[in-house]
Amino acid sequence: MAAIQDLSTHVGKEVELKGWVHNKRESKTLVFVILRDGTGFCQCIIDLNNVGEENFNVATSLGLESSIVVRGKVVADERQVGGYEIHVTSFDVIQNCADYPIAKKEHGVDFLMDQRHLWLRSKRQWAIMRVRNAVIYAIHNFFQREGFVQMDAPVFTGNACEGTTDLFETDFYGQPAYLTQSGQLYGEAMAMAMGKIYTFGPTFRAEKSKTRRHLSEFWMIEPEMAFYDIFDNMDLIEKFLRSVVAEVMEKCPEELEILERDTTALKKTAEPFIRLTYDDAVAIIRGEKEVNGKRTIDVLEDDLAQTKAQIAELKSDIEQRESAIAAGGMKKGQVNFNLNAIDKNKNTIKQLEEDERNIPQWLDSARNFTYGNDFGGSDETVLTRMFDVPVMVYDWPHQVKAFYLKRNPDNLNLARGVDLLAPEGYGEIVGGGERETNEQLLIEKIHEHELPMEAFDWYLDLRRFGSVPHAGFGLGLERLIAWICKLPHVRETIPFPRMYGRLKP
RNA sequence: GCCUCAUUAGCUCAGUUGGUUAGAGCGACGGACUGUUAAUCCGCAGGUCCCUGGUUCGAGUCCAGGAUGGGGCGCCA
Repeated sequence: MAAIQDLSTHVGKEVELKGWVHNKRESKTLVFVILRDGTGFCQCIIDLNNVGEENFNVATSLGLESSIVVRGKVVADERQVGGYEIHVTSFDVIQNCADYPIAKKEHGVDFLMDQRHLWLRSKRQWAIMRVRNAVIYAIHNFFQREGFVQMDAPVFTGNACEGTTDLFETDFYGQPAYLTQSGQLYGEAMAMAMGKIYTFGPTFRAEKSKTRRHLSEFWMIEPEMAFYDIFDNMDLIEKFLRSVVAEVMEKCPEELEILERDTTALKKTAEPFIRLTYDDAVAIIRGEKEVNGKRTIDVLEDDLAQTKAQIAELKSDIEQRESAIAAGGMKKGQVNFNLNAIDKNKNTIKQLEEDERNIPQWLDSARNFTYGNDFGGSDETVLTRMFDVPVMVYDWPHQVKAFYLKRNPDNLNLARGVDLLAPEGYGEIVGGGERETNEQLLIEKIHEHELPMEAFDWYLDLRRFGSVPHAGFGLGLERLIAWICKLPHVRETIPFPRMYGRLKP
């Protein structure tokens, strides 16, 4: 049995492939089956003259996603996806199935999410899952190469480590326990034992967020390093992200092509990232400070004008097609083609109209940004819109950041947190910082956040016994994948997303 | 929790100021076609217009409430 991804080593030879009928077309004496076996896609040609009438009729009857075994000769053909096709000499049907729910056309998101267990078989989803795998592998590669020790933080925790977010409550032998929202505090403990560690595990947030970048269950990678300060931390974030993106580009060119990902922005990660203090970032967001001669407000107003122009253009395109169809004399195929184009344009218009509604709000919120606030999603979009490489913002007002972040010794109003914002509107994919080592300040902060002190006694021990400067960060796996693949929503980056309103399948 | 947009055939969508028996394409099914890659042709089947109530001679269309979903805000990775 051969794998589709290895066909190049079998050209001219007879192979056996086992897989599923991904697509099928037929003519009088030929059936074209696009077979997928999990490693790739390959066209198999079943010729009436080679397999006989009885078998040929079976081939004709195959429904989409039927499982089959085919045997035949590998022929190189540049026209084909993957570059090879199989001239079938014989085949067996494992199961011939009918009425596969996902048709060969565009579907809506809701329908596809209901069919997620089947949707994973389609080409785009296949490509995304392969990228996900490559990202995960690249992350491990990087940290293992750099001498980090992987650790698993507990999923059940007795307390909220940041206090502010909603947690999923469970019953742990009669006492309330929460699903973890971060393994970081445990990571700090482990870093004091191992030097450099990273966690890689699921994380849960019960935020009722209905946005393109939120999941209730997602995977987070949290390195923690002893003897690192905020600047060492930023150096590591930059090196880490650069390495992961480069490795994924190297390993998944085919997948990124299926996703029609323009890799320009990914290649840009080879260049130095932008580092801004919160103060500078705020000045840019408000439009008080220019970047390359431009203010955010100009850029956004341009975007808005462009969006409006695009909508107008699409609308006139629809009108033209509609009147062309109404005029008559068009072949049925042409009519279909135009109707499809109209549908597609209408969908694009819907999305653009959302932007049209949102951009003025963003503009407004950017203009009126109050110093001292945390960035909202729109502020991130506005800021990153100004650059084409990732942006790291550090030294935040300590009130808006987590209790465990170290204060800037030169300005106690600032905490040494750092957020990394991905380009192309993807916003925050990394959040981290240097940790507070001053026990007294930590205790004050725990009170300030109204967290239960007794839950943190072990954490405070870390400051009592061999306390050292240390830092770390958390990376949202799904957000990183969404950006690398340039997907509109994180829900496509995880096999079975758990989000507000979605527990099935 | 708030704002906003949507819900019509298996799927994607039309449906005019409220007016007879609600349409198209795709898919499915039946047939035609020697190489296709969602663009060939003929035929056929397919509907609780999200739910409840209201206005009206008459509601897919208007109003109110609700449900579900998309997106945004808040919050975050």
